Amino acid sequence: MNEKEFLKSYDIHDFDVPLCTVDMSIFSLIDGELNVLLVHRNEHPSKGKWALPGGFIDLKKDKSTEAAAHRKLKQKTGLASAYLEQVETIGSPKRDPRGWSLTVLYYALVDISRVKLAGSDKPTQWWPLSKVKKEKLAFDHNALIDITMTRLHAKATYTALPIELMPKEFTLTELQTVFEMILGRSLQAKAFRNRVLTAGMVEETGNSKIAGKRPAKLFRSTKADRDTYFARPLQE
Amino acid sequence: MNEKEFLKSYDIHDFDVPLCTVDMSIFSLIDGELNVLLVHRNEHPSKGKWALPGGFIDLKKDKSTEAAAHRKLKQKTGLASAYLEQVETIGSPKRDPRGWSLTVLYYALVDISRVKLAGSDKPTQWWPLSKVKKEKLAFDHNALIDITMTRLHAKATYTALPIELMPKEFTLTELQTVFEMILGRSLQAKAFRNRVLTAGMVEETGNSKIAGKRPAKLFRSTKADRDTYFARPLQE
DNA sequence: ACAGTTTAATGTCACTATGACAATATATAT
DNA sequence: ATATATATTGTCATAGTGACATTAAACTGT
Repeated sequence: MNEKEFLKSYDIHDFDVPLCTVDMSIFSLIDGELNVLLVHRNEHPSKGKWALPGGFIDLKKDKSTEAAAHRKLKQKTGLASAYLEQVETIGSPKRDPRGWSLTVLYYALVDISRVKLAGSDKPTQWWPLSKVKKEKLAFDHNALIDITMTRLHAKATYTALPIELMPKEFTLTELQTVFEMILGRSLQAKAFRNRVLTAGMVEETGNSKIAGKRPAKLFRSTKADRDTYFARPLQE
Repeated sequence: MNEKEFLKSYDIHDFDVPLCTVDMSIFSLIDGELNVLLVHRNEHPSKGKWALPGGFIDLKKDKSTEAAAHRKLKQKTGLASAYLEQVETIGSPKRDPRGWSLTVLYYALVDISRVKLAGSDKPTQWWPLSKVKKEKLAFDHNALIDITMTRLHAKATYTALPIELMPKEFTLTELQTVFEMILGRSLQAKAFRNRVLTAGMVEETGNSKIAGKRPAKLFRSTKADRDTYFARPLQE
């Protein structure tokens, strides 16, 4: 049998294959808190529970796994581009009652001011992370969010990635607060500012903003932030 | 329809699903060079080419994606345990002529002295990395090895992971050489030794070995190496 | 025996990003 | 003006690193 004949006789439906999905943790910053986008499930399985946006790969539309993730992101948030990164692939026979299933987990960081939630049939909603922790989500999605948070935590210790969550202009105190939220501990203002500034990850816009008393200078991302690593990770 | 009825009526064979595999880059150190394990393909597609060990997830045997990887590793090398880590999942309609396919890529670092190559029907062989680069492998496996090397390179700049490639006892000069190979540049002996020693990733065994002139002290891994990160990544 | 050679290991020093914490700047409220 | 709160900067000690010079311990050949 040559290769042509082999391919003709090959039918994937003859085999036992896993369920294969893409799921996404989409994070944004709302009122100073980290939020994640959840979708209410109208169908079995896990009907009535909240879940991460995601679903099956569309073999006709999707040119790659990442393209599938981008499609989901656009579908839910209207964003054609945003920071998006693969976290990990999780597969087991137990995570879905339909059988052996595997999900490629991605996460995205979005600037909430650019998002327009889709008015689809399924309600889509931002959930503060603190609230999500108390909710029993669909499938193993609580665990998926935990895995993503671990990654985000790691990233915040050696890159400026959380900048992706910020609006166009922001103060360094605001940025520091976001880092502190993700890292779960407070940071020294001087150390933090030196770090971000000497790495050239942000630049002054010239504008300022009055939140407290003394006005705070506004900064913007230099777009070097995605690829730039700090010279040293944060201690401890 | 309740959930039970739904699950009963659900048949994955009704849907278009991707081909789903697990592939592995298994690295070892042979005669001072980094080697990767390849398998000669006897069957279509890519018949006659060399490929990374891997294959379909066995829905009956495998309790998780990682378990599938461990099964492949054991099958080929006889090793029940070794350093094993997921790299990335790559999926696209083009990488396999049978259709949309997705592979969960893992890599393993093994101590060659513990390996016993399986005498299966398919010949399995260690390939020096330099030789692999000139060979057209099956599917997109050249690219998969490149992706893995990028990961390994990154890891070597902030962890002591390459220790996993070493035999039970090794000299620091030998270890440094491995790091230099992975990083593709030479390192300062003093800086390297301080780094590894102060981090507590290796300890003296009390023995020594004569490779060149002056005998070199032998060290062993303290097994802290997997989880321990250096205080700083290597510069540049 | 001993000088020369090669590899292993250490000493010294400058540099730099960081943490700690004190000090200063600039607004508002009264 | 004065108190106060928030933003921002100054100063200093610390620690891990790179660079490169130096010492240590074996072997070699004569």
